Amino acid sequence: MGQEKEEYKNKANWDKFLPGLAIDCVIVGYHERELKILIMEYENTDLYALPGGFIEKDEDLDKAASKVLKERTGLKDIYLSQFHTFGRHDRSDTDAMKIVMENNDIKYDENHWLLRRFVSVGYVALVDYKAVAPTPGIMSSKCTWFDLDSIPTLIQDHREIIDEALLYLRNHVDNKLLGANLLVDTFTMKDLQKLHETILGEKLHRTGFHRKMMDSGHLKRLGKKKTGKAHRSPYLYRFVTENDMD
Amino acid sequence: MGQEKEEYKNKANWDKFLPGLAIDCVIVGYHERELKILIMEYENTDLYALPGGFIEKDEDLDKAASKVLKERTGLKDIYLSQFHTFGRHDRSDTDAMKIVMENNDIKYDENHWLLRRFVSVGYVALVDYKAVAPTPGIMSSKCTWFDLDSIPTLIQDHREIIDEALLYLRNHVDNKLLGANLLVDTFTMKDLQKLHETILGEKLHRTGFHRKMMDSGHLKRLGKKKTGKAHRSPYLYRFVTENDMD
DNA sequence: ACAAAAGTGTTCCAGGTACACCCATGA
DNA sequence: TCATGGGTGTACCTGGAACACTTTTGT
Repeated sequence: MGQEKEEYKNKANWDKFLPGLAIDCVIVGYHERELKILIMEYENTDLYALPGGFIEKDEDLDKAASKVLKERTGLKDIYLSQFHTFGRHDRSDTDAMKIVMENNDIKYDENHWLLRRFVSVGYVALVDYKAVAPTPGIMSSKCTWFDLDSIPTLIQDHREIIDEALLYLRNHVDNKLLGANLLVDTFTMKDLQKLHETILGEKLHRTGFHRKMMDSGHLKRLGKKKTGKAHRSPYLYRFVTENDMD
Repeated sequence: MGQEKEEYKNKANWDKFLPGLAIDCVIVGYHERELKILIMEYENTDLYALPGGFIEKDEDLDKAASKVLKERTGLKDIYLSQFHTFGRHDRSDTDAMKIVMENNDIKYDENHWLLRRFVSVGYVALVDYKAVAPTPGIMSSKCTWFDLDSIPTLIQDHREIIDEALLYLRNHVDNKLLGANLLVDTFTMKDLQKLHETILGEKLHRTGFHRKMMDSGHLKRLGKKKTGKAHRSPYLYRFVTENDMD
C-alpha cells in the first residue's frame, strides 16, 4: 500500500481516472439488531467519509463500484446497486480535501483536481456484517462500522447520500428477500423482523410477518435454538435459493 | 444560434463544461393514444440521438437537465426526474461524433473531448405533447416526436436509455397522477386508460380503472363530449390539484 | 329497436391485519 | 405452575377483479 500511496502523490497518476467524477458507496451491515454503515476516517485528520473511489478511464462505472466494495470489505458478488447521482454545484469540500492532502504529504496547488467540484455516483450495498473485514484504503487510517444513529459528521454531502440510500432501500428492496445478504447464515424470525422494521422504519405485526415470510418460500426452518431464556426457544431459519430445494 | 455555433467551434468554449459528463433526456409525450419520444437529428447526417447537453462548471446537475428540457420544448416546471447514470466504458460512439463534427465544420483532433468516453446522467420528463414546440439545438437540424414503436436507430446506447426510462416510469410514477402532465387539459376516461396501459404495458379492466381513478380524488368530471359516434358520448375529465377544489 | 360504448352496482376473492389460543422452556 | 415469548388458527376488513346491468347516442 505504501507504493500505492506514492502513486497518489505523483500527479501523473491522477490521469488514469475520469476527472471530476467519483463513486461513493453506502455499505450497509446489520449486527445486534442495529443497522451499521461502513465509514472511513482519513489518516491523521478527524474527517470522516463514505468509502469511495474514482473510475479508471477504461473501466465500467459498475465495475469501479464493485471494486470499492471488494477493497473495503473483501466481498464480491454482493447486492450492489446504483441509486442516485449527486451533482449539486457546491458539493465540493475544499477545506477538508486540503487537510487530507496536507496530512498525507501530497503536494497540490489551488487547481488540484481533488479541490474542484465532483459529481458522485452513489451505490448501496447490503452485506453480511460478520463476513466483512473492513480494510482502510489510501489516505485513510480507519475503516469501521458505525451505528446508524451515531454516525459522525461527514464531509461534503455524505450524510445526505446515506439518507438517500436508505430511502432507496425502503422502496426498492424486495421485501421477500430483504435480509438474504444482511443476515448471518442462520437467524430467528425475530431477528428478521427487527431488520425489516429497521429498514422500513415501522413496526410490523408479529404473526402477519411470520406468515408472509414463510409463504414467500425463501425461508427454510432449521432446528431450534437453545437460548437459555425462560420461554419457548425460537426456531432458526435460513434463506434458500431456487437451486437449493431440500 | 449562429453565434452559439461559432462558440462550439472554438475549442476554448468547451472548457466551460465538466469534461466527460453529459445529460440525456428522455422526453415523453402522448398523442392519439401513442407514446412519443422527442428525438434529435444531427445536422447534415442521418444520426439520431436523445436531446442532451453538458453541465457548466458551476451548474447543478438538475439545473442542467431542466435547461435541456426548457430549450428543446419551451417547458419548465415539469415532472423531470433523474433515473440512472450510464457509465459503461465503451459507450462512446467515436465514428458518429466525427461525422457530426465534420458536417458542422468543427475542427477536431483525435483527442477531442467529444470523441472520448462519456458518462451520462439520464433524466425522464413527462410533457404535454400539444404544449411543446420542439426546437432543435446546436449541431442538430431537427427535433421531432417519434412513436415509441418507430424510433430510428440511435447513436451510442440511447435506445437502452429510453428503455430504462420507460421501466423507471412504470415503477415510479404515481398511478394516481399518471397523465397529469402527459395529457391535454381535458380527456376521456378511455384516453386516460389507454395511456396507463401504454406506460404500464398491460391491459387494465375498464370498470375497475374507472372507479380507482375517480376514488383517487384527482379527477373532476366536466360536461359531456359530443363524439358523433353511434353510442353514448363519454364525459370529459380534468386533473385537479389540492388548491383547485371547485 | 338495435348496436356500441360509457357509467354504476354487486359479488367474489386474496392479502393483510388483529386477536385468540396453544406450545415450549426455565425459574 | 407460572410468566414469557414463539408458533398457528381464525375472523374480519379492504381493494381489486370480474361481471351484470343501466344509460346514452346514432343508425
